[in-house]
This record gives sequence, structure tokens and C-alpha cells, in this order.
Amino acid sequence: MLMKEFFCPTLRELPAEAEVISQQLMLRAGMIRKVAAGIYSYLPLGYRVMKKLETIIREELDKAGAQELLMPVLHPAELWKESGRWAEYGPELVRLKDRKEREFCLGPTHEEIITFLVRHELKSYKDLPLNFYQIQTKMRDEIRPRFGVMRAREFTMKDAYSFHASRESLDECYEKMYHAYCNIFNRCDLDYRVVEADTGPIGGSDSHEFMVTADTGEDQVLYCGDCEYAANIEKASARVKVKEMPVKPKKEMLYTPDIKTIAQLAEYLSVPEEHTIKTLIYRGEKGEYMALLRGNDQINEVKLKNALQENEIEMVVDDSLERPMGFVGPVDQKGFKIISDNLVMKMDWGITGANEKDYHLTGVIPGQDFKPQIIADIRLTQSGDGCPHCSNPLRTARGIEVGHIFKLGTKYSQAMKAFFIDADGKERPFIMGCYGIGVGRTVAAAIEQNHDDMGIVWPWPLAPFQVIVLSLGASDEINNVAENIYKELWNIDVETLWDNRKERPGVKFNDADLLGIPLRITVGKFAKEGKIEIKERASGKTEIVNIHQVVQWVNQFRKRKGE
RNA sequence: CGGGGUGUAGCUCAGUUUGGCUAGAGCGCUUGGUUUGGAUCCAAGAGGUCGUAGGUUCGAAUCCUAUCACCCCGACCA
Repeated sequence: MLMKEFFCPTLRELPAEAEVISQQLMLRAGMIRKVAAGIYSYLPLGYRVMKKLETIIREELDKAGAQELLMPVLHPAELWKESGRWAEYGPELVRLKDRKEREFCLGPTHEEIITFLVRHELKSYKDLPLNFYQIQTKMRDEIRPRFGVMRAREFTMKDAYSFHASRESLDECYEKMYHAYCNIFNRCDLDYRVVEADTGPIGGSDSHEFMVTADTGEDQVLYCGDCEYAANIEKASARVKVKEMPVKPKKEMLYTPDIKTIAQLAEYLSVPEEHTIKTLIYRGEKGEYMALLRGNDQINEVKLKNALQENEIEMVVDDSLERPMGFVGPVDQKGFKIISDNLVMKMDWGITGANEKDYHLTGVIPGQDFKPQIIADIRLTQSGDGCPHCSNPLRTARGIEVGHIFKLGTKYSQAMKAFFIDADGKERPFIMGCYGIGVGRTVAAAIEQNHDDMGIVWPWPLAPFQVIVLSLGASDEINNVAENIYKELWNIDVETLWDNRKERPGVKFNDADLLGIPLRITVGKFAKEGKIEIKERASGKTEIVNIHQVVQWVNQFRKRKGE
């Protein structure tokens, strides 16, 4: 490709909209352009990278026995009503009507469509297992799109769905996909971590997320430095010892004027926060709840939502409930269902709100003075908590979720009546798995992890081109040398970009660095001695090489990169 | 949805407080010259319904009202 002809509008200045480094570099390198909030066009350079990644994905998934197909973007509402998600999914689901007023949505994911397909076509356990995938555009009307293609409203996703007659078969496939994912991200030279995850609205049992570690990651991950344990903070649990407490005081009301927060309470009474019990009020679709935590703990709303089996919950912070907000507590209260964190139940006693303005109650014994309907882990795990496997302290990191695999079970097949006939002649719902990779997000994550002050530093397998040839000066001699190298490299299938623009050397060097192409060949002042310079973008190492040995040199470099 | 902010040239931004002639700068773009190993320098030039609509005024980028878009924080979310 000739740079003179290649549409690659690089930007010298930083676009104001760009928040994170990957977004800045994708815009500056001419990979993407924004069309509207969370909606992007991929320009030729960006699309080349995306196709590189897609090829890797296809190779690994085909190897794992999955079959590629393509499903529609436009989904009839009936299928979503069958699965129940027409109601469950919020405004994130883009809904529309056709000219005949029939309802549709734009697919944010494809469980309904694939289940619909399979229930019509597969009847026997003998057909199973099967694993389908597609690489396709997804639509989610995100509340707040940001970070460029990292959280977009329209984005490309690889999604796969597997169908099984037994749990064991699902486990086996899940394992295969897990390894395929590892291969994919390994091949992209990404530094990632696999963590246990919450399943969210997609549902299901086991679930792992593939997190590319990056400070700008939106997800927080807890991991153990000593064993294999790693989990998304939404899911992470911990082994926490509740310290022995001093002798229980008499149960009595304490006058605590205007003391509404745990911090104020602990200070006012000169007790540690962990001797208090925090009462949070939540409103869900099925009722109103009191959630109890140790004073020093934070709520994990994902866990809470799961424990309550609610779709939507909202913390009540105003005084719409006509209770003395700041002084509510579980003792002798009416109207709320009480859910208590495990750790609260291990406390010998605690201080709670007294349900009377300006009063708290001390000496409250969990399980005796109040009896929760639900006891569960609803606390946010923190850095330093004990690992649930080995008790060593957990650490935190930030990550970008690039892949997510789920064991769905029969949630969709059951709801949508997708059954097969098992060996015993009985009708059973398909057991399903589901596996996603954010394609654009992975590209962004790769940049997030591979860049320097000058620009992108592509890992070889994702690079839009492997080599960029710079011809400095306009002499025929230099142009001829550059052109020969350019042609010879293409002859051995090395994707090469030749910067033949009439630009100053500085401009070409800067653009080459910005684009991040792994090898840069400079044809300039050494050309008359029959030599050129090769520079490796990642290490910055340069080497002067004889013109006749360039192709061989590149070929060997390529082999070292395992291609 | 709540709070805050921004919309002026392709990009980054000044000008708005205190209304006043023909709306500016840098970068980019075009032309000519110059230079050629890290974003040269010189000269000439093109490019703007000042987000949109309405209002106030002799006069609006500037003041008022409405509206749209975008951005940030929160809620929310694979």
C-alpha cells in the first residue's frame, strides 16, 4: 500500500473528545472516526486491525469445533417476549416498529435467535453437541457510552452459543472455549487475567471473564497473589474473621442527636465502625428491604440483587418512607424484609438505628433481637480481605473485559420451549453455553497495553501492516531502492506500507511511530552505500542492513514472531 | 433521569463578563519558492448561516427564551 494513496488521516493534535489513551491514538492514527456518541466508523487502518483479530478468532474457534454462521440484527419482539427479556431488558434494548406496527428490537445479543433456530432444527440428542458462532454488530443503547470503541452503542462482537444434552458435555465445551479464548488472547500478545464473574442479566451459573489488565479498565478485579483465585469485584467473596468483641453492653437507647452516618456514630460514641451495624433501605419490584452490613463494610448491589432475586433495586435515600432516615434499624421494625450479610450474624452484638429520630440502640444481638429472612454474602470485597481459597490477602487490579463465557444452562431453552429427545425417549430442554468477545474492545485494549509517548506499538499479529518503508528525499535512487524493497516484501507476503509522500523526514518518522507498525525501514542517507536502516518499533533497536539482505532479515524476524 | 460543562474554520482554541464597523490565532489545506534523518522557513490564497429556532435592540458570536447535540460526575450497564 502506498501512503500517498492510503486513506489514513492522522491528527497532529489531540481531539478534545478523547478521554483514554486508546481512543486518542485510534483517532490520531486515523483508525476510527466518531459518527455520534458511541457510534464509530472504522477507517481502513482500523478495519485492517479488526480483521486481523477476527481471523485469529475464527482460526481458534474453528479449531475448537465451533461453526460460523450469521444471524440478523433486527429481531422480532415475540422471541424476546418468549424469553422474558422484552420486559427484563431496560431502555438499553433498542426497540422499534416496522411500517405495519410490528415490534422489533436491534439485537444486543443473540440467545433468542439462536434458540429459535435450534428448536426448529434439532430434535435428537444424536445431533448434539453443537457450537455456533458469529462475528457481528450488536446494538446496546448504553446509558453512557465512553472511552471510544471501548464502550460503544454499536459494536462488533463475536458471540458463540453451544447446545448440549448433558451437563458434562457443556462442561467439556466450556473448557474448550476457555482454552480457545486463552489461545486467542495469547496470540494477540495481551496480558490478561481470567476471573470469576457475575452472570448479569444474561443469566446462568458458571461464568468467567477475560480481563486485559489496564489502569483505565472499567472493571475492578480482586485476585490472590498466592493461589489461582481471581474474581470480578461484583462477584468476589472473601474469608473475613470477625474480631472478638468486648463484653456486650446492656441493650439500651443511646441519645445520638443528628448522628446519621456510621462514621459520625463511631466517632461520637468512640467505638470502632465494625461494632456498628449499617442499615440500608432498598426498594425492589417485589418489595422493600433492609440490608444489614457491618458498619465498616460496603454494600455489593450485584450480590444483593441476586440474593433478593430482584431485577432492579434502588437504594432509598430520601424520606419517602416516612421513617427516621439515618436512624433506622432492624429491631422491632415493620414493613421491611430483612436481609443480613453473613458477617453481621457473626457479630456478638452491635449498635443499630433505634427507628426513632436521634436515637441508636446498643447491645443488639443479631439473630436474637432481630431475625433476618435472608442471610447472604452481600458485602463488597476489599483489597486486603482474605482469599476465599487460601486466606491470603487479596489484591485489586483494574481490567478491561474483553471476553466473557457463561454456562447458561436451560434458562433460554426452557423459556422458549427448545427441546430435544434424549436417549431415554424423554423431551428435555437444551443445555446451553454462551461465549462472547468484544472485538473492537479487544483492539482498544491492545492499544491500551501497547503504546508509548509516540504512539501505538502493535503486537505483530494485530499490526495493520508489518513493515513501513520510509523514503527520505525525492531522488530517483532512493525511490528505486524503496520501491524494490516494498515490492519484494509483498512478494513474500509481508504486508508493507510505503510512505512515498513528499513530506519531511520528521513527518514520516512521527507518523510511522504513531501508526505503530512493528518494523520501520528507512531508505535515506545510507542508500548510496547500499544500506538501509531497520528499526523495531517495540524495542527501538535499529540496525543498518545491506539492501540485498533486507528481505531475508524481515523474513527471519517474522519467523521469530512465530508466523 | 439528576448535577455540572461545552457548541465559533477540517483540528485545537481565543473573542461572550461590559452588544458596535469586514469574527480571529496556531495547526492543517491550496499555490509558488526553500529545506530534506524527527512535525523546516518565506510569500500568497481558499475556508465560518458563530449548534438550531425565536425574541430584545438602531445593531447580537456576545443579552433573553426554547430546543438539539456533545462532554464530565452520579445513578445504570456485557
